[in-house]
Amino acid sequence: MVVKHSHKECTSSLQAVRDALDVVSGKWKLQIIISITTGNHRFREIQRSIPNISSKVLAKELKDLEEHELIKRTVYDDSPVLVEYTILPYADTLDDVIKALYDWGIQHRKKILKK
Amino acid sequence: MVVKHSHKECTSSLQAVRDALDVVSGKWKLQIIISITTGNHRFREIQRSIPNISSKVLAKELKDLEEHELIKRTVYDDSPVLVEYTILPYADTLDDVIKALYDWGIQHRKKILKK
DNA sequence: CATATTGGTAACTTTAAGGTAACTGATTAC
DNA sequence: GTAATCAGTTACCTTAAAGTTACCAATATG
Repeated sequence: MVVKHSHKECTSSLQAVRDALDVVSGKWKLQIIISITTGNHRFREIQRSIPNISSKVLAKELKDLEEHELIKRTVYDDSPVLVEYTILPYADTLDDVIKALYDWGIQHRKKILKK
Repeated sequence: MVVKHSHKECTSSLQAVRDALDVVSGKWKLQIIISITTGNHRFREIQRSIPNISSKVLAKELKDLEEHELIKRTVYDDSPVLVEYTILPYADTLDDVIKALYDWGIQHRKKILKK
C-alpha cells in the first residue's frame, strides 16, 4: 500500500490521488485525449470520432482539459471562426499514470475472469 | 500518451484503464483500504474511522472490495456474530497504480497552484 | 429495566452526471 | 431559397450514486 505509515499520513495523501483521478477518470476524458492525439483537432471532428458524445458534454470536458493544461484551444478568427484543439506536452506526463492503470486493469480482468 | 498507435488500439485499451479505475476511484474505496490496513477490522470500527460514511455505503463498498479480492470478510460464528475484514495480499498489487496517481497528483497541484 | 453495541438492511430523498432537443449567427453548398 | 456546417449554449429531463433515517435481533453494560 501507499502506506505502511500512519492513518493520518495516508489520508492526507488521498488528496493527491483524488486530484489525479479528477483528471483521468470519467467517461470521456481519455477518449477525448486519444481522439485529439490521433489527429482530430476541430470540435465537430472530435465529436464525430467519439460515439454518442453530445456537444454539451464535449464542450465541458474540453474546458476541463484546457484548465488542467492538457490541451490547448486556439481560435483563428477567420470568418467563420475556426477553433483548434491540440495536445500539450504536459499531457505526456500522464503516461505513467495511464500505463499503471492499464497494466493493472489487464491483469485484474484476467484474474477475475479465470475464476 | 499511452498511444502513438491507432485510434482503434487506444480505445480498446480504454477498457483496461476503466477496469482499474472502477476499483480505485470513487470517494470511499481507498479510504476503506487505508482504514483496514491501519488496524480497523470490524464494521463499526471502520465506520467510525471514516468521517461521514454511512452504514449503507460502507456495506456496499466492502462488498465491492471483497468481489475484487482486495479484502476478505470472515464471519466468526460466536454469539454475537463477529465479522472481520482483512486486507488480502492482492491489494498490494495496487501499489504502483496508487503511487503513479499520487506522484502525478502532487506535481499537478503544484503546477496548477503556482500559476 | 433501559440503553448501547454488534453488522448490517429497507425505504425514501437528494445530488450530480449525463443525455436530449432546440437554437444561435455567420457562411457555404445545392 | 433551403439546407448544412461551424462551435458551441440553453433549458429541460433521466438515471444512478450517494446520503438519510429508521430499524432488526442478539448481547452486554449500568
